[in-house]
Amino acid sequence: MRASDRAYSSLREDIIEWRLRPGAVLAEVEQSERLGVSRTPVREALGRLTAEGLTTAAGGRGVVVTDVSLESIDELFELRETLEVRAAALAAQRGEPAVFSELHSQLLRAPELLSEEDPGRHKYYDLVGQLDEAIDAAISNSYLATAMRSIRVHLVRIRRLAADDAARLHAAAAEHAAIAEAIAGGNPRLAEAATIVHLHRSLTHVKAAHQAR
Amino acid sequence: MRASDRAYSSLREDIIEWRLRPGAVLAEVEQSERLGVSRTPVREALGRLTAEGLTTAAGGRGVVVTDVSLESIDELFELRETLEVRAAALAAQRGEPAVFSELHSQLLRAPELLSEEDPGRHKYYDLVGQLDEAIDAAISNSYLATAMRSIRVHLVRIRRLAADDAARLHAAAAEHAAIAEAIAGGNPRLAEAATIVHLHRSLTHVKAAHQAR
DNA sequence: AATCATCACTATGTATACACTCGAGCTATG
DNA sequence: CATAGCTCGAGTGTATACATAGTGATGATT
Repeated sequence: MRASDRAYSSLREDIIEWRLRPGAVLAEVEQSERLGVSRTPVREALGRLTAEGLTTAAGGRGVVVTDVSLESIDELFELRETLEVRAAALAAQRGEPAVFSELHSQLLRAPELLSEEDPGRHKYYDLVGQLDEAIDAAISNSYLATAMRSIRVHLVRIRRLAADDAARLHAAAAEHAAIAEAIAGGNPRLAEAATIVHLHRSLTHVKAAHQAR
Repeated sequence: MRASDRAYSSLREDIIEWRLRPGAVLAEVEQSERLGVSRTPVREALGRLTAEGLTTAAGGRGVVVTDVSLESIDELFELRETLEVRAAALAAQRGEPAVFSELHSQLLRAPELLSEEDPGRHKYYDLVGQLDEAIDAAISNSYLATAMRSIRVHLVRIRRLAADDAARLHAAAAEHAAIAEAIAGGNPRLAEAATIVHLHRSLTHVKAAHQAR
């Protein structure tokens, strides 16, 4: 693995996990010493992060971790809804029903995954990730997939902030199941509606958690 | 201006203007000699281009200019429609009517711009660009704006390929005028419809031109 | 004759040294 | 006392030298 990839992954993790808080200044020399690589790969990593919007160049003062404001959350979800509503509709038209049927039944059993001892809820989030991947694959549009991937990074960071409680995760699993069911049924309009409902509730939850801080 | 910015702009121009054809290999040393800078800024420029999708890393063999296939055009327009239809609706809800009213009347006079001696149609494309910027500003959503900017680069490259004829440009101006009018009138549904019509015709025209090659 | 292994070359990946720009803080002057 | 200019410094921007990996060709072997 290339040093620049390791530097990128490491910094990305640190930002997503809130170990590097918004406003934190990432100086090239400082980070290169911390990560044990030279400035060159660190520089490339910072460039990638800035392109993704996780950091912004602060002219001559290094790059700083971007802020997560209420407005930015609203804006992010506006784009997210635009893309995912369309994605759900396209998946309903083009996807393999069997794939989404299987995901649907798995999502209905999601409460089992959440009851287990698993602080990170890894199995649950893996399952949700599988739904995302299945939708990406069903659409088979690299531009659309790239656009959705680029917002998922920000969503993970916000999710960490929201500290999802069990009740919300149970409800979210049911909403995901409804989306999978609509896609499996080949019903674009229903898939759109289920996605709109899910995103609306998700946004409400996230904003409430954000304001609580 | 930084050397890496110049290298980036120069390479981007070369790709968009089809001086660098799809499949062309961009070796770092070769380009650094051609552009008169060292490998470092060239490397950064190539990284940015690859992130945008204008080039792809071809492991060990340098980066190559991405191909423009019929399928990729379809995919690009699918994302474009998703974003711009939503953008038009939001602009109709949030925009200043006066701004779009002015653009509407200017677009109706577009044929004057096209009749002049101007092989590049710069004044015409400037006007269309102003409409794009006005929509971006009206929406005031940086994520959405970024997503739309990222596809415009590819559109310009495709446009060069299409070799727009006067007839198509006259029709396109009228379609743009219709979009501006709908936004000025604060009618989201109409703005969506006008955008769908415009993008459908634009895609048909581009694909015909692409197949002619 | 075909296929596999090896070798050399080429191009990228990384480290480091140097140049330059932008800011902050201090000093001198009105 | 306030403000403008200067100096110093930290940090990025660029160049170059070195390490490394991947690829293509060439030769030998089956």
